[in-house]
Amino acid sequence: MPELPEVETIARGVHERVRGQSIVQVWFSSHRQPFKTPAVRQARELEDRPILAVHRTGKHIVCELGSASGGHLDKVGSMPVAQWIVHLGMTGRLLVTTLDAPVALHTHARLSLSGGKELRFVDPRRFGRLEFRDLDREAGFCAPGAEPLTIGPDAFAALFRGRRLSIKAALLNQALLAGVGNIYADESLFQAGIRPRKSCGRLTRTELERLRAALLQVLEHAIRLGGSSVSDYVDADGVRGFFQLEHCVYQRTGQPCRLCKTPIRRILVAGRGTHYCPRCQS
DNA sequence: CATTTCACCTGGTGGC
DNA sequence: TGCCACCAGGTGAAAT
Repeated sequence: MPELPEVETIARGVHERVRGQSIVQVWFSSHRQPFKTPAVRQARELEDRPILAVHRTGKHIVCELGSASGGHLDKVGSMPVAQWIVHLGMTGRLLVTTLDAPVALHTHARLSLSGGKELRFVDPRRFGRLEFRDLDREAGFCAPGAEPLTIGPDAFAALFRGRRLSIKAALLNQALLAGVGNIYADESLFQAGIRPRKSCGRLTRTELERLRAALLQVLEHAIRLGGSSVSDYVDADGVRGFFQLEHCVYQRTGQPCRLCKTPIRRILVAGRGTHYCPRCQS
C-alpha cells in the first residue's frame, strides 16, 4: 500500500522520466470508479499539455501541466496552468513504460508522451483517484494535513492536543498529518516506544517529540530504500522497494521483537490491523 | 463537533 | 482439486 515513502519514490521516478514531455494521446478504461474528474473531460483536458514537473503532496502525486495550445513553447520551470492529480489508493501503480510494453491487467489510464514513452495507471482494486484541475478556475491541489517531513515540534504537538482518540487513529487521519498510513504509523510508534491505543491527550510532550523524531527517521529511511513492498508496490520502473526488510512490527505478528525478543502482537485499532511490541511499547 | 463504522474493490489465503 | 467465505486497508460518506 503506497504511503508517503512509496509515493515520494514514484513521484521522483516519474518526474525524472517525463519532465518536459508533452501528453500526446490519452486512453482511459471504461470502468467508472477511478475518476474524480469525468473521464471524457479529463482526457480532453490532458491532451497536448506539457508535463512541467511531478511531485508528491501527502499521498498524492501532482503533475504540473502547461497550456495545450503552445505546448512546445513552454519551458521547464515556467508556471503551471493545470494539474493532474493521482491518488494510488491501496493498490495503484503509476508506471513509465515503452509504448509497446504489454498492458497489465487493471490498467485504467494510458498517456502516450512526446518522448516515445507511456505513463500508465494500474489499479486492481480501483481505490485510486484521478483528478484534473484547471488553475485558472480552481485552486491548486493542497493536502489537508501537515507534511510529516518538515513539521516542527510545536506544530506537531498541537495536532494531538486535547484529543481523546488513540494516537494510532490520529496518525492515520490525513487531515492532521498527510502521508502516514498503516505501515509507518505502526513502525514509528514502535520506534517511539508508544502503545498504539494510547489516547492522544495522555501523551506527554516528551513522548510527542519522540514520536515526531521517530516518524521523521522512519520515513526518511524508507525513502532511501525506495519504500516498502508488502503487497504489490513497485516504483515508476516497476522495481520493488526494500524497507519491508527493515520493518520491526508491521506484519511481524508472532515473530520476536528485534530489540527484546518478545513476540509481536496484532490487535485492531480504529478498525485497522495494528502491530506492536508489548514490552518495548509501554 | 468529534469520533466510529461501513462501503467501495479484487486478489490471496485458509478451511472443508 | 475446487469452491467459497473472509480479510487486507485508504478514503469519504453516513451514523452515532
